[in-house]
Amino acid sequence: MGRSPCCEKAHTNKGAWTKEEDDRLVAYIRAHGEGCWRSLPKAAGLLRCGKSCRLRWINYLRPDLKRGNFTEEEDELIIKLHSLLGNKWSLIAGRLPGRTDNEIKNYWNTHIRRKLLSRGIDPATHRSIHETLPDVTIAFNRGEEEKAAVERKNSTGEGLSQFLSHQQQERQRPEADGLNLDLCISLPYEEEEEEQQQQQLRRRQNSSLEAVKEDKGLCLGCCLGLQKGRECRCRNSLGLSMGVLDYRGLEMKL
DNA sequence: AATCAGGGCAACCGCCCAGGG
DNA sequence: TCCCTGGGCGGTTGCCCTGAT
Repeated sequence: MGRSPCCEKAHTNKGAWTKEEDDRLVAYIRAHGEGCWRSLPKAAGLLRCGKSCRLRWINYLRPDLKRGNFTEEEDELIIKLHSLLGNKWSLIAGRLPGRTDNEIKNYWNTHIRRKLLSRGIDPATHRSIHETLPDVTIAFNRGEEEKAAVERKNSTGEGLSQFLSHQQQERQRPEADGLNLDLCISLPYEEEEEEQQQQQLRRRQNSSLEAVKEDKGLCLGCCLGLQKGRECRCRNSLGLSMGVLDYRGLEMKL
């Protein structure tokens, strides 16, 4: 028994959007605003699925979108954020004004993956592809290292990318003073086990997000400066007021 | 000039989750 | 508490363009 379709597919257009459809959608949203995507197509006179309208608006028609090539700085920021967040494209997109999750996802798959591979880095793990170390999951506890990073950020006012860079460098240096890591060494896995591990990882990531939220009353989304979006579920409507990134409890698969 | 292969990207699909009744 | 709905997300598909042969 499947889920009921989001719309009546028999009477909807598919494929590329025409100029006229774009114009209708833009005109409707300008007049009525976003929201209620299911009823929007009918109200706007479009033979499209509501989800299709939403996607078209978010990924292509929104006026605040930045078109054009990614800069080198954006590349590096995407790589750093991906190393911390994994395939959380919407979270990554939240740190890149004018870029969409879909755009970043495509850009990652077509450009950055290749770029990392050419540098000898595995894009999935952000480790050297020549390393033959076992699969290691590292959980970062509240340690002096974290406090130091936070203090450094406060005192120097360094931006996110520098801060993340510091964090990453610190974590890639196991001998760093005061580093407090929980290490879980995975056994060699079969395909089924791999799936179970993935599920466990997803659960841990979710609970880590909850941990952050409970700890500070802020969600990870807000910690990253994202008030809008799915990951922002915190109680604090002034999410940006917290000037410190807090990755405590955030796990990272290296 | 025609054909083929590969890359880039817009769009779709299926699933998940929060919120409301 | 359960069920349904809407919104959102990540993964995948397929079309189009470009360069090579």
